[in-house]
Amino acid sequence: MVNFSTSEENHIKTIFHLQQKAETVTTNELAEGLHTKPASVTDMLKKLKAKKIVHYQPYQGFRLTAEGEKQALSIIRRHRLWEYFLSEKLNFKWDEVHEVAEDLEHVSSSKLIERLDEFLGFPKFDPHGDPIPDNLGRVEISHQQILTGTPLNKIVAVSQIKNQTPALLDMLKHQQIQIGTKLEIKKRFPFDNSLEIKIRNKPAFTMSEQQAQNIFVKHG
Amino acid sequence: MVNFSTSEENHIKTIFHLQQKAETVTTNELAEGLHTKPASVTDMLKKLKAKKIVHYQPYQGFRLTAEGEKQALSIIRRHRLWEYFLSEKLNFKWDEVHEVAEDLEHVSSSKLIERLDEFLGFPKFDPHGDPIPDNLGRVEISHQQILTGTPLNKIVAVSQIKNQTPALLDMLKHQQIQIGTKLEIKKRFPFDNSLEIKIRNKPAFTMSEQQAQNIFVKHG
DNA sequence: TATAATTTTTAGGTTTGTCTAAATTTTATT
DNA sequence: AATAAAATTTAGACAAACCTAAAAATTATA
Repeated sequence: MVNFSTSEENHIKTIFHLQQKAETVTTNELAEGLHTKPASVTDMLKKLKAKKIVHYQPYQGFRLTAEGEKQALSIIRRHRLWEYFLSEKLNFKWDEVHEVAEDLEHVSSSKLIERLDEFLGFPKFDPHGDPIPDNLGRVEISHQQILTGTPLNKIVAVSQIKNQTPALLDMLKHQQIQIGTKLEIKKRFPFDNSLEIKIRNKPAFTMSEQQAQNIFVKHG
Repeated sequence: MVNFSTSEENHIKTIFHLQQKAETVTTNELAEGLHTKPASVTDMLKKLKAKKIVHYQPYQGFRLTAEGEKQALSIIRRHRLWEYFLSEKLNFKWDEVHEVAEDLEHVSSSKLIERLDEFLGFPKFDPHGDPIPDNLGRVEISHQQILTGTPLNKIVAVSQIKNQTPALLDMLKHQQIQIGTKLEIKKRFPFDNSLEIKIRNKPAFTMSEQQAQNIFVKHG
């Protein structure tokens, strides 16, 4: 069981996220994702290749190896467990958790993480609705999704309201939205990412991106 | 509000602990306390002096400045809050908390620490009985002390049992020790640091160091 | 398909934090 | 008080993780 530096872990984690989008990850993409320079990325890739964490041929892009993915899932597990802790136990708002979790995720005591998981009741999803890998790296598939990412004209049911502030709950009440309410997105306005929402038998209305980010929905 | 590296924080914290014992701290002492070399300590002291964290004249030893002490108390606060969390919430044994807290203490979000403090109910002492500084660095004086550090022939009352495992509780029951029990140490055996304990009207018996480390007492 | 533009790598440098070995200063001892 | 011993600092190196600028490779375009 090798140990990785904070910088190595950040590279591994970011490669993992980027390779969800495309077959291979490029040096520039990773540099941008880490707010660092391409030359620095190349340096690190050589090291990660030597440690058999990435498949990498110069100029050809790269991917995590099986071992690399395992490490990535472990880092993501820590990150999301801490996010859950900050949100559920320390009452952080859902948009405040990420930054602190970026630091906490690098504390790598496995005993700490297993105990924390137990203390939190083995949560399966973090405050953003993202799945928390279990200690073997397995991920539960959520039929839940943030409303902002839902396709047009698909009828979905509200499954969870994140960040239950009085202000948001008041607004939802006024819009007659609650857990189980079926709705669909009729249009997206790219200017401010607001959404036109339609609930059956009611007139359509516009919802801000900020609000939609706090609503989770399930597909039929 | 300057930010310190993990290494700087470890130096500051260790100087703080060492200067409780003596007027000034020496290079060798600090090197030993940090498991590092004297030459490395000299390097770091130059940096800390430039940052006005220590009073330091070459060859003359050193001490924290007022600002240095403030920083030290902040680091110790974080360390002990995490120890309390690990012990009380994650059920770590009291001798397992220190190592993990060594890492967690360097996550320096002040919001995190204030929320954690609140979540834990503003504890005043960590699992070892050491005081937790408040967010202004103030420390509550404990009349409580670990039994191992209690002087000979002084009658004290048991105030707290740390690490309440069934095994320890069973042993205490057999010895007829509970919260409030008055006892005194009659003799120390340097061979294994065991103690001869006397409770009024009962025959003296021997207690292992391991057990005595789990018993806190208050002076009359 | 040359050539231009872009991407990526290499070369060489910086900072932080560590080290060993040698020099210096302080302290202890004869 | 002179010298030996111990403590401390300096000098010079090294590894990690970054950077800039230049070179090389790849990709896009005229």
